[in-house]
Amino acid sequence: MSLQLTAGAIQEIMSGGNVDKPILQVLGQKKIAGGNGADRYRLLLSDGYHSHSSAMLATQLNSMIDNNELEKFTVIELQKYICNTIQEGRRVMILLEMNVVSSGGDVGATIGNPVAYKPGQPKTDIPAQPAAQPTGQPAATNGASAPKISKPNTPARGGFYNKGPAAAAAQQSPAAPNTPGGSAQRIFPISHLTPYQNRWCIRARCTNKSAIRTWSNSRGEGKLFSMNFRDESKEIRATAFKEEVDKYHEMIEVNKVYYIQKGTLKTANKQYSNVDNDYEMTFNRETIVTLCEEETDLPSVSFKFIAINELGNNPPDTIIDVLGVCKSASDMNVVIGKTSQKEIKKRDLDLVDQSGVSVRMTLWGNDAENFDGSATPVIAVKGCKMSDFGGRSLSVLSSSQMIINPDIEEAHTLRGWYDSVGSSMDFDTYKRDDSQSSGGGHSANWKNFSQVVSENLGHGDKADYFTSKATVMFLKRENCMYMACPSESCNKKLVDNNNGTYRCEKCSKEYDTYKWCMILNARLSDHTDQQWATCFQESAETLLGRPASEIGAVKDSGDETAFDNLFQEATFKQFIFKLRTKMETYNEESRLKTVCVNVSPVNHEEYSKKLIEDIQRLTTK
DNA sequence: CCCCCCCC
Repeated sequence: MSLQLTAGAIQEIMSGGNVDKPILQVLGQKKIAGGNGADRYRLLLSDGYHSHSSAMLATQLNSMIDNNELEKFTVIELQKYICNTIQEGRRVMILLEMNVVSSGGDVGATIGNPVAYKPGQPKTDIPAQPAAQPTGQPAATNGASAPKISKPNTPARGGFYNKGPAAAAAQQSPAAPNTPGGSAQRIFPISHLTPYQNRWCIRARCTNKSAIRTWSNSRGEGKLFSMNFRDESKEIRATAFKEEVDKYHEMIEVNKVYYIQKGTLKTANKQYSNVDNDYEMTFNRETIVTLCEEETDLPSVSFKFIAINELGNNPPDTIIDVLGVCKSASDMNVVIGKTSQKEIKKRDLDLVDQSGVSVRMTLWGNDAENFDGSATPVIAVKGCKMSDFGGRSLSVLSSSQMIINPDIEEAHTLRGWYDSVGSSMDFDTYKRDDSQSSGGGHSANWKNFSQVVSENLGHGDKADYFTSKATVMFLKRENCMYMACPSESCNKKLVDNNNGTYRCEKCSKEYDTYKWCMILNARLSDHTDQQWATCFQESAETLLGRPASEIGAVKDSGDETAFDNLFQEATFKQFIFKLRTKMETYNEESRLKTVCVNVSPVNHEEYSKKLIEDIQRLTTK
């Protein structure tokens, strides 16, 4: 039998291209002192035309060295590899999976006349290499069998490698003309991923994987699951839909490390996760995920625990991490969903920590069914939803990761505290926040302007009302006044007949007088953010400190300086604003519209009382 | 392309 090396493969790979399953010859190996006890091997490879010494054997293939499978002259078929660019554009191949085509002893000689490949050298046209004749036992052993005979003696890793980077990318390269060469890319830190380029390969640990969930809405239906991946630089959330669910849900396991290429990146919606990344990834049909079996120092699951007494200082309807002892758990019970009318299993846990506060956390479905709280376990939840029901309460989502008795330092500390002290303590509980929800619609619902944004006020079905203390920064005086119908309750804008009379379309009447009305846009500011608000008549009059008629009279006088001064004098004053905010859509364009419902001067005594209450609430919880 | 996570 004859052995044909993939001539030109080394040049192609080293210049950033991709070659699917090249046949190469091992011409040498060198052991490199490994950092953490793991030996690393560097192979001298040849394609018969070029040789290349910067090929690192993935450590999971070290057994091939130990078993003398990669002796000099061995011919291999390289199934999976990646190509990392290190400084000054130098590329290093990492050999992830290979088959021995013919053993070194069987081949017994260098095939072709390989010369050392020099990076950056101009590409040469490489003639097909003449086949070499193995010098070992000729037909007897090799002749009858297919070239890919010898299976490396490595741990089973079957399904994970069914479509590694090289193979998959090779199939794609014709369809991806903008990414010539496909997969031979260096490892990117997750922090460098952006939607603006697609040629990257990350190596990251899966730190969370959700269950499969189905959806059905007006835009269609399907199934999906989401994952988190983490490397030294950052974490990123990734979602797989439909076919990619079938492809990856079983394959991807929490805590394992993967090479990932060619995901779609888009801006993350922070509302739905607490992963610290502006982007998130969607797996598409070109995405390539390959298990990395090498030892890595990649960080594993990390939490940003919020102490239970601090939950109240964080905005509701956000995703957070929490750690607590399950002091008690209800039996599982079944409720009927309001909209779905389906039975839903739920179980409420009482979670406590060293802060001396307890909070209710609800488990749903299988989580509720399978939970056993009899041993008062420590529970860590990454990505649970916090709402303001009952002050604060938590809900474990299907995308949350709940770990019972996690092996992390905080959990051990908490366990020790609970067993010695906590188990006999009384805990404070969150209570319905009266400033937000009691009373007949005159409740304050104090928010600062950054909370208006972070809590997504105005994005729900109903308008949100909130109260803020703020300073008037700017009043837009252009078009802030209009001539309105003089009748008592009608504020309709009049049509000027230009003959000294005015018509009200609403009252179907002509008038020879009008009254001035105001719609005044104001830019407000507090210590956290700015907020535009529309102020109608009474609010505008309060801000400007005079009746609209008086302002209109100045306008009528034609004294523009005097008119400007009225607005100038009104800026930089503080008021208590009651505001209403709602997303409104005109011509398919949505924008948040915030209207001033009421303005009042700051009553400093009352406002101080509120501040004192805030402080007390913060310090006693 | 989801982003619902239900109940009190």
